[in-house]
Amino acid sequence: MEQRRVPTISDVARLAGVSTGTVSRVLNRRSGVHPETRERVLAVVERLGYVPMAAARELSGHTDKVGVLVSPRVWKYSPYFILLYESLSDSLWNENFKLEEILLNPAGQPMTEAEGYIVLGAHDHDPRLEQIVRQHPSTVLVGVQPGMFWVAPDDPGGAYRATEHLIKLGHREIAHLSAAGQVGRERFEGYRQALEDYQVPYRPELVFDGAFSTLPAYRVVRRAWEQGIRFSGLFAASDEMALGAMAALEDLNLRIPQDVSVVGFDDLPDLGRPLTTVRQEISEIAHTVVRLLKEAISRAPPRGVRVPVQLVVRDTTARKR
Amino acid sequence: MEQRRVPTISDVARLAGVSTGTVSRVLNRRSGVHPETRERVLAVVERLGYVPMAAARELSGHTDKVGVLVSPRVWKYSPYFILLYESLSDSLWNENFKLEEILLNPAGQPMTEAEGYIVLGAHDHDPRLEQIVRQHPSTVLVGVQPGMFWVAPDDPGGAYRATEHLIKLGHREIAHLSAAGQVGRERFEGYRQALEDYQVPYRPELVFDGAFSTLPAYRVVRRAWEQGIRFSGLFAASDEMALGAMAALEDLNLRIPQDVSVVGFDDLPDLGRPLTTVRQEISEIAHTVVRLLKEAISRAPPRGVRVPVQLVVRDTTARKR
DNA sequence: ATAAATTTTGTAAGCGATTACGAAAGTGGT
DNA sequence: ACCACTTTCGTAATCGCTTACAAAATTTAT
Repeated sequence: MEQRRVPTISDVARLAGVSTGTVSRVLNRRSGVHPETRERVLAVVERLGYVPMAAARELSGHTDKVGVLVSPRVWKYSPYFILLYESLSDSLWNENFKLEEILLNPAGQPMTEAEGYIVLGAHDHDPRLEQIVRQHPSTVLVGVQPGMFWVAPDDPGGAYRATEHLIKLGHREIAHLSAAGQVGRERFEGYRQALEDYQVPYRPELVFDGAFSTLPAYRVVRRAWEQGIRFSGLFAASDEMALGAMAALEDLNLRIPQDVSVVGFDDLPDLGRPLTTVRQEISEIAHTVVRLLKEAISRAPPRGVRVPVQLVVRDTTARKR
Repeated sequence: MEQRRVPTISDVARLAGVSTGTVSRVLNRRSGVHPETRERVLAVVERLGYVPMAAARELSGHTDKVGVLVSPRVWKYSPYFILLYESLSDSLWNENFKLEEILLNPAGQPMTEAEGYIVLGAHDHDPRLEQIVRQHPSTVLVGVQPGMFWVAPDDPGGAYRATEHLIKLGHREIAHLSAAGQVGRERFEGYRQALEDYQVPYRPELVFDGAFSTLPAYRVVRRAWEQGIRFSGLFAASDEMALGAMAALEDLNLRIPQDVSVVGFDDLPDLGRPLTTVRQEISEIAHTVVRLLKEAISRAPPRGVRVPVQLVVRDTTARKR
């Protein structure tokens, strides 16, 4: 097991025939380096596979850490956040940031200084979270949060298009699986708006609380149906709830999409069934977050961005018969 | 917003009237420091709230990072891992380790060097995981893994006692919610063994696969009952499955514990119901992991430890009527 | 061609810890 | 007292990188 020495900045400097200062300037994209030298240095960097040592950089007053704050509860809410986290990890890496995860657990490690922060699941009103946000202007939240930097999918728009899709397939009794919180509310609004625009009567008894998870969705749907509540289309505000609903319908000997059409939201992978759903381009959300983070670090005025969303029609919706 | 300078090792040295070398020796628990000086230094450290800067330590060739490897899938399997992770975070911190989380995602950040590694959800046969384990002798797995350092709860014992509890309450038709994998198998074995020891006949049709999650547990239990399969006791190999099962029984108009007694496993907090269950002392598991990690780092021969587990009787079990 | 202004590069001083080395202080035996 | 050990502690080099400053090279103006 040979142990080759990891190349340092001086190795690069020596091989490129320049000083360490110059190499550093190239690496940090500072101005005042002759294009030719820059090329030469980058070539050596490439050849050696040189990666600057984070500890040394930090010690000499250069941070590129960004903290990702996430409350433990958010993790278990949905696979969605896990995917987002992974995607964020990649995007940050591409932009030469180093991700540092920070769980908002009670007695955890104290916060290390970072250049910026990203907060997942901003709807949580964790006091620690609020404090961090107050102290650090360069913070980007995922979720709508006026007056700050935030990024959110186009929840109302997606919900609107999901509902519209069902309406255009001829459905008029369209149930909705909703849930508490910001996101749930916005998706509900999209649903409501679509009904209104297409003059389909809104019926409150067709809106259920599925708590963003499978079992509650299953139970509420099954119970409703058993109580005689009928619908030929169902728009669930998350894929997981759609999964629960479909299980319920299946257990009621209903066929999807022949008897009931189902639309989800998120487009999670590995769902085990080609679900018609509203696709969130998670990588684009992550990318946008990082873009805003850079703005935030450079002290630009805060703004929010809605990331577009897209209806993906698959096998769980059909024209009403 | 005043910005006080963070104290450095020289501040401590100056105030304690010693040299930086001595402070460093105290902090790293090296021998050759007079007890009195040690006290004096520690007092100053306390007073200033001094925390050594990780980057500087690392630069001067001292790592105390330990990587916690966890595949994203593990996270969503169960809140159990989230709790374990948090507890691990605390234990490591107490032992002056710095936790560095590493998600085993496809294109993630390359592994930074760490002193040791902890692997959560060892039953996963992730190739990347195996490679890491091979390269790093100082790795502790959570889960049984002969030939290595591992820590696991006493799954068979806990399952045994859970089943025994039901038997002693007079139940003889005891269903079991199991699941695939190492853990599921061990808990099943405990169940089986208890039946055998107490001469309660084992009936395969009373063993269901609940996939360690609520909805599958709900469906399999409900369907079984509707098909006429009867039992007065149920031992679920996880609290989450117990939750699903109880929801099913409730929807079948059965009362717990009057009609069916239910025992879970894990003792998760905030379950919304005082469930009789097998309590895993998660903090003790975490603590044990860190202890073994230190052994591993000092190149001791690998060994495994079973952490004891304890039956907690609450409101979901009662004597058979 | 020369001076001045500008661009590019090198030099070296930190950043905050660790640790090898040797000096100082303490111990004990004679 | 004096010498030989030990124990305890201070000094200073070192880790890899950034950056202020100065020096060198190049361009522009006269």
